[in-house]
Amino acid sequence: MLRISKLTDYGTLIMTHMASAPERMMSAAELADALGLGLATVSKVLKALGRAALVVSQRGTRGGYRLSRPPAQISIADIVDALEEQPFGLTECSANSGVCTLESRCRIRDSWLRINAVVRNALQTVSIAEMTPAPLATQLLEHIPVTGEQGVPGPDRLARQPG
Amino acid sequence: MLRISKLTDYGTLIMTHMASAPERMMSAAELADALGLGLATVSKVLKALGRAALVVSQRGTRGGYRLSRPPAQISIADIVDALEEQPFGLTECSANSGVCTLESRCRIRDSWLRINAVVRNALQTVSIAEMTPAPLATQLLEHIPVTGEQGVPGPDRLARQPG
DNA sequence: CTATACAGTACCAATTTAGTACTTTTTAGC
DNA sequence: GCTAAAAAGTACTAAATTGGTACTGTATAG
Repeated sequence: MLRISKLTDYGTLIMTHMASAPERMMSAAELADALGLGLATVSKVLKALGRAALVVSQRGTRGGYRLSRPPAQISIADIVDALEEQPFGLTECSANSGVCTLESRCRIRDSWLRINAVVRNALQTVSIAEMTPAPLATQLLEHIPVTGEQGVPGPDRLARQPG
Repeated sequence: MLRISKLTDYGTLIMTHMASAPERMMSAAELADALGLGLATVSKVLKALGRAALVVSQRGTRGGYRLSRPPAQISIADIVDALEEQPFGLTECSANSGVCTLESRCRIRDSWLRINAVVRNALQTVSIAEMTPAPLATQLLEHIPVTGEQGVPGPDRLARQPG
């Protein structure tokens, strides 16, 4: 599908949300509530983010999670690496050498490696600081100028049952 | 997984193989044999490539498939578009507006649109001509045995974009 | 007329992904 | 210490997607 998985998508949501208050410690339950996601799902994502050292955890009462470093130093590539299958690669052959039985006959592997590098670089240049929710004024301004913008959602857009 | 599907991968294999002799018409069976893939699978991929007008088909005896235009004018993005789910997008929200119920609250969609554009651009700048396997000598040698072949390939098929 | 080869459809098996439940461990605060 | 909060860990099920194949129909060259 050339899609990131939903869990990775949740990861970016969670991380950008945390980036809006980088010093604060937030519990999984708080994040789940704020983002409209299931607690178990959020926990799963946070655990993986913790393993990748993108967040630090604090157990026990008043515990939770906190970003391990400034939002500007955390890229989308970091989140993808934490939550998607490793190693990075758009094709099996470009990710893992030796798996593909065509390998010896296949001469396009180098090109895939090149493409991967470009894609990865794209993900690496965007930090969650850049993605973090803008201040209110900016948000409003961003919305106004789009004339003829279609699909301004109706009242049902807020309806959400997590899970 | 941030992977292209296997069928898309096969698509690039098939297209680059066909690009090595752009004028020739090749049957699905011939391609399957050359690439070590199942005939039914190759047929499925070729059908999709045909729907996207990347190859043209000829039915009946001595029929087969042929590239619809010079290899230098067919990009990886074209193949991805033909074989992956449409529209292009790394996340559901960035591909289809109105699907995500978080949309109104989600402020990171713009960033994803930006990332998508960069990734797509990366795929668009690589043509199958650039990925095509063999050096000139090999290509010519592969051509000689086929007697009565119509259409002498011009030098333009070797055109490479500066990487 | 017949063999070849694409076109289309439908289907099944395998894999992957998403989500949930439950148990254990840690820790702050009383 | 006791208790409650919250992460860590494990296991499992259900759903969706993907990959591959079979079968029938249609066009065409010789």
